Amino acid sequence: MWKAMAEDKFEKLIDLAIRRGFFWSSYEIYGGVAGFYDLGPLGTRLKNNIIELWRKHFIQQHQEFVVEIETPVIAPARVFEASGHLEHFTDPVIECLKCKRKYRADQLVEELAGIKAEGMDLKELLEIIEKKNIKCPNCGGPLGNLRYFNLLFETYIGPYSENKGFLRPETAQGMFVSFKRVFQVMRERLPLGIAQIGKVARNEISPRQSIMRLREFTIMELEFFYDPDKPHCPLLEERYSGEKLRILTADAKSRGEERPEEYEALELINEKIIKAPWLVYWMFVSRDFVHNLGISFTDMFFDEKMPHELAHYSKQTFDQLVKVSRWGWIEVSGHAYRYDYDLARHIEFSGQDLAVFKKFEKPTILKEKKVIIDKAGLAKEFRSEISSLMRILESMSNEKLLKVVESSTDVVVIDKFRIPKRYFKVIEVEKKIYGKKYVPHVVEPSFGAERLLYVTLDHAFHESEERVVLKLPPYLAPIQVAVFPLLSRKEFILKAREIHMKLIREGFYVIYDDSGSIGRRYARADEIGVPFAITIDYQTLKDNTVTIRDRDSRKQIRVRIEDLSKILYKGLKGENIFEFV
RNA sequence: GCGGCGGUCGUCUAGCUUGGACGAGGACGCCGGCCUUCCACGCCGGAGAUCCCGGGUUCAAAUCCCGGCCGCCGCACCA
Repeated sequence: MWKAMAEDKFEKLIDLAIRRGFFWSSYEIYGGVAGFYDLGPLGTRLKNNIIELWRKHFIQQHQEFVVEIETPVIAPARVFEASGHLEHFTDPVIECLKCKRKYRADQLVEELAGIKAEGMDLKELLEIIEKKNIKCPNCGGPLGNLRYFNLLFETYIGPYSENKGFLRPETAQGMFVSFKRVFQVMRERLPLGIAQIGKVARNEISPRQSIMRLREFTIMELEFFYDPDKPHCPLLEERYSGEKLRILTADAKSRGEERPEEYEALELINEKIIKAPWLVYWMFVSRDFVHNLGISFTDMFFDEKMPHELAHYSKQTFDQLVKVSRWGWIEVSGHAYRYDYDLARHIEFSGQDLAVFKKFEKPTILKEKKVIIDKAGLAKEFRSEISSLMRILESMSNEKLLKVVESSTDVVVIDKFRIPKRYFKVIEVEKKIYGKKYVPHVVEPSFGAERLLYVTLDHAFHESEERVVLKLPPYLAPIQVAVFPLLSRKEFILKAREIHMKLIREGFYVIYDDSGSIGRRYARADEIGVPFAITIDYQTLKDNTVTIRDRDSRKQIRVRIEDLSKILYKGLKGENIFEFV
């Protein structure tokens, strides 16, 4: 019964989305292509409003240390070699269930079975591996967990076919690659958050589930950089002390638990349930953001990935799940502790120094023993051989030389040389250290905009008495106000048109409608989630007042036209304008 | 990618088994007009469908057969 209803709801929602213009399959006239969707007029506005709300939560509210940038969709191959995406996304991978080593499944089959395996699908590979009884070449353990990693869209940059490029599968690499520049622009202060909103592409094997799994979609990501020696997050205590997150931990899952439990902010850190305090903080922000899309706390939780499920760059990952009518719990965001993986890899591959220099409050003084060589004495002693001896001595580090000298009594033996110890003197020097270099750690909350669009619609969708009402939070509504003349008579129409234009000039998104009965027009507006409907009636013509109708309660209040904008503005912020009047 | 099921005006659907009277019917929506002081349920009229695409069988295909595309479900996969 429940399931039948739920399926019904999904179908009605998809129908509504197509009919009224939220979204539909792209390239429809050519039969459509799986994984690509157009957003219609309402869908585009709703998505933009969701993005704006994300900006408010993640950037505007943290503007002193979180900034937004924009980087290209196409990147040269080198970037994804460094990021690990090429290695981890392009081939079928199988792992040893015992020692956890990973192998390219096609290479294993070629090497151990002598069968050309390139281009084979998983089923064929698995068949051969089973038939030929291929085991782990390292420990002899059983193989399993065969997976594809082939999500990167390939292209060429310019006219040279060897100049390969890829469409980014996440916006994150743009933030890592340009980290140093942004860090300098932000006057070299940490912590620093770099955010980006943009299109990404993943060549999914088999995208389904409507707009939930796309080959091209919009991602909203924050890469948050901080000093691993100072992982503390003061904002967490300030803002979320005593508040709780619903989490299903990997630990609980391995014990067979299926229900999330509630954890307090400080408990999560003190008990080291979540490895990075800043990750906890952004998960709380994410909880509130998704809540403000109209999703209650009980309809969401964080699901920790099991160790073997972690992406190549992650030390710990939590997916934020939201309950929807058809598919149960679906992921709307990922929260990863990326450690220093990405920056370290870009340092390695680019040869650039992306590390951060941290100045100590006071320079620390380091006492160090240093070997002083009596070069003039050595020259006299060794005469013609002095140049080759000096070359050897200069190639040795201070530590190594110190060790040899200190362990010798009278004669220091280096290579073929026997050097009297008196030519070496060990002195103690003081070295001032002004600071140190380190690679920041990164935590990353990452949201899929189209999934948020879907869950927002799913939770807003209500039916009563055979009519559909999209109970979107007013501040998300694509159309904010509807203006209706009660009757389609000239004097009503003229007045309604006048108010319509006035509201447009004042910045609202407004529709005007005079066709059909008034009830039909209310219903049409309810269906696309217009929160407020203004009706021009007989009394309007007498005293310049109009009614404002509330979408959810259908209640009306009467206000003066001159106060209309002010009241609507309040209503759109989410204040209840129907109570106090 | 594999298997099952499906694809008819904008939407939902009738017809398909047993090929022909289908010039593809209906409802909702849309457009125009009339009537009307408040929640799609007053009346009249109109537009709107190469029956997903391609090929085949046949005198004749929405209907039967083959292939493709897309969707749903299951398996596999899933930053």
